Amino acid sequence: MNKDHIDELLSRGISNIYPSKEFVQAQIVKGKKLTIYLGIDPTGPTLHLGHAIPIKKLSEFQKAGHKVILLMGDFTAMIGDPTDKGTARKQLTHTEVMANLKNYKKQASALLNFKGKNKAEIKFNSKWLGKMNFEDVIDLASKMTVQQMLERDMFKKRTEENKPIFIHEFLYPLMQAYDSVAMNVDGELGGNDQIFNMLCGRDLMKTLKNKEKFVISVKLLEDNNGKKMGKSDGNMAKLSDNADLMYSSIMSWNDGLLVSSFELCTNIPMFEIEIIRKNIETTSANPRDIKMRLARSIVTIYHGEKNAEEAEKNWENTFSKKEIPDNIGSINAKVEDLLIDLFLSNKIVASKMEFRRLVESGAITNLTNDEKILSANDVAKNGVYRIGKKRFCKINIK
RNA sequence: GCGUCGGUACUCAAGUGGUCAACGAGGGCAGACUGUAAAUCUGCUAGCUUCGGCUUUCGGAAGUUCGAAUCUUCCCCGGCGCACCA
Repeated sequence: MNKDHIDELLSRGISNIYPSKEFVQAQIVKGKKLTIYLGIDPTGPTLHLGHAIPIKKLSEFQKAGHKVILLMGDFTAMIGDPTDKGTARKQLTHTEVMANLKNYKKQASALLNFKGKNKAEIKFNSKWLGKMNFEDVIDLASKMTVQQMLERDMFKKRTEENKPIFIHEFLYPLMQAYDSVAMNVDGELGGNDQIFNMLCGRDLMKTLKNKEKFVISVKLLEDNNGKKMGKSDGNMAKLSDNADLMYSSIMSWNDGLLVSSFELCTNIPMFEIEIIRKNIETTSANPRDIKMRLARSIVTIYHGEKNAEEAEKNWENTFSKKEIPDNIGSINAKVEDLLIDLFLSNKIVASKMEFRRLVESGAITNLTNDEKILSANDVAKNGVYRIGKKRFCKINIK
């Protein structure tokens, strides 16, 4: 592994390395095979591109020959990470958690290699956390002070706002810290929102095993103003999305995210990204075209070159040229069926009220005969309907 | 345990007997403008409706009242203060 390669591994998309970049670098240079893990709490059924960023970094370590572990936080997810949470998170049952992580491996396999030599290993932290008795917990709890916990921003904030902080929330970082000890890893990888939790693990490793666990935090997607892109922004593409959907989600990202998403989500070399950045800043090049390249390279990672190319074509046809997309869902209907009923039963709208509102705002059009739907009681006709900008459906009358 | 303040829609948050399906902000949806961006402007954002209304919703249950998110009682949950600290 040459020096530039190592440098890219330890700098691209990285926000911080503890104790230092040099510390990790020295071990790699010595040729040591490192064991590194990334933990994910299965709090929802799908992984999205935000999760993919640290997973991608983990895969880079795998490709460089290091041993990587994807840790499923099936135990910790039941407690709930208080990071970024204004209130205590609802606790999940183990059944819910297991259902959530069912597809994680499949979704992550576009990035990580789960087969062959040096395959990525999946572990579950319930295996050790679930076995601890109260004495073990007390022992663990004695390693950290209440003040250290209260230093955390969101606990401070909650204290100021007179909102509850439950004791079990204090235990969360300790549990995550214990993961490191149980797996005896050399290092941990995670988003930069996880730094506190990861550093707890570093401290615990030092205390219990006298081992310098390193911590690598990766940057999160954020725009020029430093605003983080989260699930709440709605267009965070899921890894389970098909190529078309993923492509169009990425196209609706804010321009401000462009440079950082090239760095974090694609394999395009850094020197090229630097050129792209200069292009954006200095020329009048249409950022749309740059964004198309972004979308294309990301979709290629998850769906392959061919599907990405097709998704790009579909996107151009549908949104740039305003043509009717050719791969839209169709609904079979009878002659007298009302549009409102068909849309409701096919879950295109959530309620009849939503349909009425859409009609009132002129959002529903029959593209085949170019007629806007003006009444909520219109009978369905053969043809393709567009609902708003993104929703399409085809109706076949039998 | 005592006192006191609080629990409101997806989130935050106003409302302290009728004008409340509930101000405002964020998010979301839609329209205009565009590059399906962003920003901006506008409308919508519980459900059903023959468009007259009707039904469900302000922690839970019961009650007072012609009428309750708003008042009373009990219960559940939380913040703060005091007490307790074997």
